[in-house]
Amino acid sequence: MGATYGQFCPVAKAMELLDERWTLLIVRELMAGSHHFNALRRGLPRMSPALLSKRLHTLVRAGVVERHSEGNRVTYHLSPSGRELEPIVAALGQWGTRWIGELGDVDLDPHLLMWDIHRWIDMEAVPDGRTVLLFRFTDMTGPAGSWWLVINTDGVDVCDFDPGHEVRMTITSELRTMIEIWRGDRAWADTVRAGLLVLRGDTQAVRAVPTWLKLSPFASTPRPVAAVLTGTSAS
Amino acid sequence: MGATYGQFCPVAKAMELLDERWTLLIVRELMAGSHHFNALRRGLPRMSPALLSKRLHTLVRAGVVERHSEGNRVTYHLSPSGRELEPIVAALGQWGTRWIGELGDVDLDPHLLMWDIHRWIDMEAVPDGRTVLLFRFTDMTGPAGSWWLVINTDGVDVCDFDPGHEVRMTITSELRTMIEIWRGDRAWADTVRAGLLVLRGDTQAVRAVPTWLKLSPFASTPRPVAAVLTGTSAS
DNA sequence: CAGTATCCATTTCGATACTG
DNA sequence: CAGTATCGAAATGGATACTG
Repeated sequence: MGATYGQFCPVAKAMELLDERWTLLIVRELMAGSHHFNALRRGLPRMSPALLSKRLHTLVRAGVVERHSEGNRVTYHLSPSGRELEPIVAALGQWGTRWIGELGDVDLDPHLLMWDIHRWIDMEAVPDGRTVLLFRFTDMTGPAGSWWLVINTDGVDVCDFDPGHEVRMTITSELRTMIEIWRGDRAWADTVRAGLLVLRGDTQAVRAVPTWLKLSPFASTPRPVAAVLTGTSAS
Repeated sequence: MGATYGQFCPVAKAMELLDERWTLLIVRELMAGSHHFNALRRGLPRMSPALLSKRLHTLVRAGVVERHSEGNRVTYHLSPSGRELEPIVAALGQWGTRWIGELGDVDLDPHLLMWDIHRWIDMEAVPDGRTVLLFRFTDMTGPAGSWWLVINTDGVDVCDFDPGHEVRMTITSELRTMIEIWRGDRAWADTVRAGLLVLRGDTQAVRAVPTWLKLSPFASTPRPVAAVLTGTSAS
């Protein structure tokens, strides 16, 4: 656990545990449905495995996370006390959405974006059979510029290589633009109208996209009045 | 600001700012009504002035805190975005109250306790004129063992020396016990009944104490069922 | 899959003293 | 009152490689 504050105040006692770097992001990942070590790693790619391991131990010791091993599969879940952090993490996300709008270039990780998008595809709404989407980020070179989402009835896969199936729709934009849409900083329609994002392919799919390609759970957070991006100026 | 997480997730962006050590405790102090540099220091005694200064600058730059200088008096206040952290800090305090019950010996700071108590005295309920309370912590030696609370119509003062006025009531217990009462881990009546705390003095005052000597704002947080301390066993 | 082990550059921060 | 200056010990944690 982190260093002590030398205070009996419950806020201080809570923060001794929770203000350690990465800790609440692990809770966020557990909330989002990652329960295996390597699934957590995918959602926290900049965290070294040693550090993730250490934080998980700390959280288990603190009673916030429960570790179960079934055979040689290990899973992590929030305990009752961990589940009581969910509204706090949600509130932090809403606060961040409202007040920390500017993203640095280092924040624009295409792999994380695809990983997020894939997690929230509405399987009920997607047409039956296989649906393949191709995302092209015009400002990224090499394998980071093209991503395939392969949606089957049994799940969604993310590929950074051509899986060889027919592509139903191609989504082309700068990476930042697509991230801003995902975050709810921009609306689909406005962005398309402004020419910053192009949907090409199956007309049916193009029209239906916003119904089954969901946005971030924080996207609908109301913004402070002065901070609304327009379709054209993204400053 | 803290190191970047390299994530566009608003929780991560929020935590880049907020998970830096001491940061949310400064917000807590501002919420509690400390607005001057040295008042903040009294609520954060283990923080060096250099670090407090640095954190305040960071918070001002992030737009969470506003700094005003009127003449040579400088004040700090929460901005609109900072005020939106209030429910989050409150939730963290409630979470800490419920789930982080054990206090280490380093957490038992008598000066902080007196500072907290003095802040929440209900001036409306206190009898008119001067009221002086003496707290005696049986397990503390030297000046840390005796504290006077001098309540006038114009405010409350904390002294670690005898101010020389007549004492209306003496409160005697171990420091940990008084802190547990303040935090709401124990009830006044139970603790007195168990002989762990003694109130001596003006009968009127003894009876009225709980009405004007308020407990921590988190004291009334409901505890998880299994974690209730009884009057006698404080494990 | 689920982690450990190691290494060291970097950061952090507590203590103390000092200033306009 | 409201900070700045300085310093060194300690911890943090990122990178990388490796293991059962």
